[in-house]
Amino acid sequence: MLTLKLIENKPEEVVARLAVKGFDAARLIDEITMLNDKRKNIQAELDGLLAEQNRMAKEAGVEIGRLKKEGRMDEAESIKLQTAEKTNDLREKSKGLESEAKTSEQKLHESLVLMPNLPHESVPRGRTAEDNFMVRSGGIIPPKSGKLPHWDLAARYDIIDFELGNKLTGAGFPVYKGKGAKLQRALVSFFLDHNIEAGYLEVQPPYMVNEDSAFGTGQLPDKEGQMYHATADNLYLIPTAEVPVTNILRDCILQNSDLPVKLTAYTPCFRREAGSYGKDVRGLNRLHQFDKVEIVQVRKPEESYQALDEMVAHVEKLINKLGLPYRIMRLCGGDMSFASALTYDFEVYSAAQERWLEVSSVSNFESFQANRLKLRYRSENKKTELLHTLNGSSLALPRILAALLENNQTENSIIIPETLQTYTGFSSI
RNA sequence: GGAGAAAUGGCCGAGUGGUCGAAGGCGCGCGCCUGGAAAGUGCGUAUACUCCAAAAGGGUAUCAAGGGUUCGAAUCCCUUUUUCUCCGCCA
Repeated sequence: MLTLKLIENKPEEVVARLAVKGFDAARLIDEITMLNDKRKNIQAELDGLLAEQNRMAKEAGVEIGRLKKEGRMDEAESIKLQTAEKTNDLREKSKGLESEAKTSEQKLHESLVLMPNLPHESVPRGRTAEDNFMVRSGGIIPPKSGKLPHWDLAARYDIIDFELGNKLTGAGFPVYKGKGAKLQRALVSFFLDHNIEAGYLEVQPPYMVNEDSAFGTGQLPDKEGQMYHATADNLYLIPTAEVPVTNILRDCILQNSDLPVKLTAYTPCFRREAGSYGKDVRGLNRLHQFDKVEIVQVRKPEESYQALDEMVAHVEKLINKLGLPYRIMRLCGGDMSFASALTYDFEVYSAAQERWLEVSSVSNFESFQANRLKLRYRSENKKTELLHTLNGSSLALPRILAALLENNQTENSIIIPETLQTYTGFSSI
């Protein structure tokens, strides 16, 4: 959520920057300005009325107290009646205004949450993934010849059972078996350990969150259909660890000494992915439940882009250690998420499918999430200021697993990267 | 799930109808004292919205959340949430 201050003080800049995302903000800004003026007027009038009531009650109170002390009960009663009569009108009026103020505030909020985050100035213009800018690439793309796709390998070595998942739950809920299961566990530990080493604090958050949390990170109201919803208790299965982990900081005012906040968490992620079918979602490419290790940072505004670079370098190191061919893309305006100011996507090359698979997305949200979360810190001049939030996957498992299986296959086995072997306890499948 | 008790500022804790944004303490900040530190001592120390060009200052709201009673609510009533104790169930 953008701050009202920004929208009202620099409307031209907001319009210009959002054009990069292909979003026409002009009308929405007018609406927001109008709604906010209305809200202010109502609030000012209401405050005046309430002030008047408070004043009268205070005056009457002093008088009533004095009379009672002197035992002049009748006179006290009559002042009560008089005041009641005088304030009756005011009370009626302020009740009405109060509900008006509430609706106008709600409307303002509804419009405000429609406004996407401003893209950073380095974000390239563009509409689709075609327009993303490749920052750099690394690793060696193996030859395609004789490579089987991971779903065939999974069946051949009996390490991932998609059919069994269908029986238990449905499509998109595979069962990992034997070395497949161990490999999953190894990857989670490998990622977590490296994150901890880089200064992140490991947390184990709940896998279900309440409405407030889903609102806090912006899953609600717009992405309601993406989440599994347990209606009996009104809880949502998390689509990413970002939701519970970032909400840890909701409604917090941090001190200088609390910063920077660096958290990492492993969680399963649950996504309904309604409406996506076909070959792009085959095998591990798109699942309803998958494992991911997430990193989250909370930084002072002036440090956040440096932190973003650190995070990108960190994720790159992990992929390098696994020996996977990769490329880093700076997303164009049209391909970026609603809340992001700057996003780098990591893609690894999948040899048998001959395509790039997105395995991580590292973003700086600047104060966009913090504003909604009310996440602030006390700056040098003692004022509270919004912090910047960043997050990234380090990493999402299924596509890493797919790439590992496909790229490292030999005729009769799959080679486990050396760095992982201490975690798996075996060197090949 | 049943019965009972409770929820107050960063923390502890007082406050059962009035001048209470809230005593006192701890913590924290700034000073004084000291050669320096501790102790002592003085002052300050919530958030959001809003008025004012800004500062100073003012207004409104907030004592778990939402409603109600009252001239007036942290205090009384109702609903919800959470916590604790006992019982039941249970990995």
